[in-house]
Amino acid sequence: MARKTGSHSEITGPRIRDAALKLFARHGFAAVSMRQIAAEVGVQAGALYLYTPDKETLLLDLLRTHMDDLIADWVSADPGGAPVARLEAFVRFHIRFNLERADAVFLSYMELRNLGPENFAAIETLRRDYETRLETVLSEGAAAGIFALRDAKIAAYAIIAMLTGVNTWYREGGRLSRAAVGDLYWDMVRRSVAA
Amino acid sequence: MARKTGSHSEITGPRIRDAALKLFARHGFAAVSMRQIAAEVGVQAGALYLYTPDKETLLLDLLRTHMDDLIADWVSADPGGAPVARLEAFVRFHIRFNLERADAVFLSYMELRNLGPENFAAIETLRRDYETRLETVLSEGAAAGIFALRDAKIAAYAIIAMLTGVNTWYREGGRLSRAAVGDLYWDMVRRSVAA
DNA sequence: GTCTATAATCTGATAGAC
DNA sequence: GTCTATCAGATTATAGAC
Repeated sequence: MARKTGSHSEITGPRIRDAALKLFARHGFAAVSMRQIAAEVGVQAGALYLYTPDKETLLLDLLRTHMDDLIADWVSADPGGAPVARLEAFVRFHIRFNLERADAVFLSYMELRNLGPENFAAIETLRRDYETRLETVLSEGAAAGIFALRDAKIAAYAIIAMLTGVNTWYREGGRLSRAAVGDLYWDMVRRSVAA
Repeated sequence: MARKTGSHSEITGPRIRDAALKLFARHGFAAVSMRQIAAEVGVQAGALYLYTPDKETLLLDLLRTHMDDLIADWVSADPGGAPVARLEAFVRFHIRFNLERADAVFLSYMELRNLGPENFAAIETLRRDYETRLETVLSEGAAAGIFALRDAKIAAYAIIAMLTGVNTWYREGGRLSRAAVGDLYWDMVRRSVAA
């Protein structure tokens, strides 16, 4: 049966989220109007409210989806087994995942402040979950005498910050391939925690 | 001679910059109105334009002052001499300076996008200057066989990102003192580049 | 499902009184 | 140096036609 003209609910929703992600990352949440998002999608501003109750919820959906994907993808990528192998997998996974979703990563660090307290807390819980997964790998390696750490929690923070920093300078087609970047960072991380 | 009532040019200017820094960091540049800044200072919105030609220039002044101070303070703190001592001094300096100016650090990473192209380029030049100073210490240590590095530029990016990350989790009065944080990070940095 | 029109409010910036 | 008043336009969100 022919679809009613102008009815595109299954594709307009994702297109709104894509446009909002791109514009929020580029200009900042507060600087982007609902009209700009609508124009990017090709609908009128009023139509957006069929897909989100308000602007903040649109941001929350983007952030929650990103954090859920991050954790789910790491759970899939985690090889388990020896702590050294798991740590190397984490380093390469984190760099790759964050480069592939640079806009969402930027939003997750910069626009949390535009969430209400309870939404903020929900995203923070997901971030803590991810950090704790790395911390656990480090702690297990330290307990096995493979890593020498003075503080597994701080080491996890330090490693994640270092890896996420790749997003601030890496440019596709530049001097280094993604694989070369992974090699360089794994070398530094490995030595920083090696026993 | 008695000052004319309501005339406070030497103190209102700094108070405007203080208020703008705090509000921009808390809510984002675009989300803060000139009226909010004025209210925080205790003047009317129109009075702000005696101190800044427009909102973007107010942001630019905050960012440029921050970067100028960062570089000048590191030049003062740099002990010179042995690369290991200089690197340790850099680690402790960067953590201390950034914790003392958390709002300005956050602004410098998040609100560059609200600057016009030429102002953006001016701030980026200052940031590159700071990064290059660390890179030079690393390169000299590598040339002397004291550090083992595969890429001094990437190592500088990695170290700066790791150290700046302290701002995202450190809370005054928490489990660790600032000195203890400096010790932990210096231990990790030292091992990540040691020959 | 999308559109147009609208409500109520806020925006950056300026002019002119004091 | 600060205030009040104001301009011209943008803002989020909703109501109701189609």
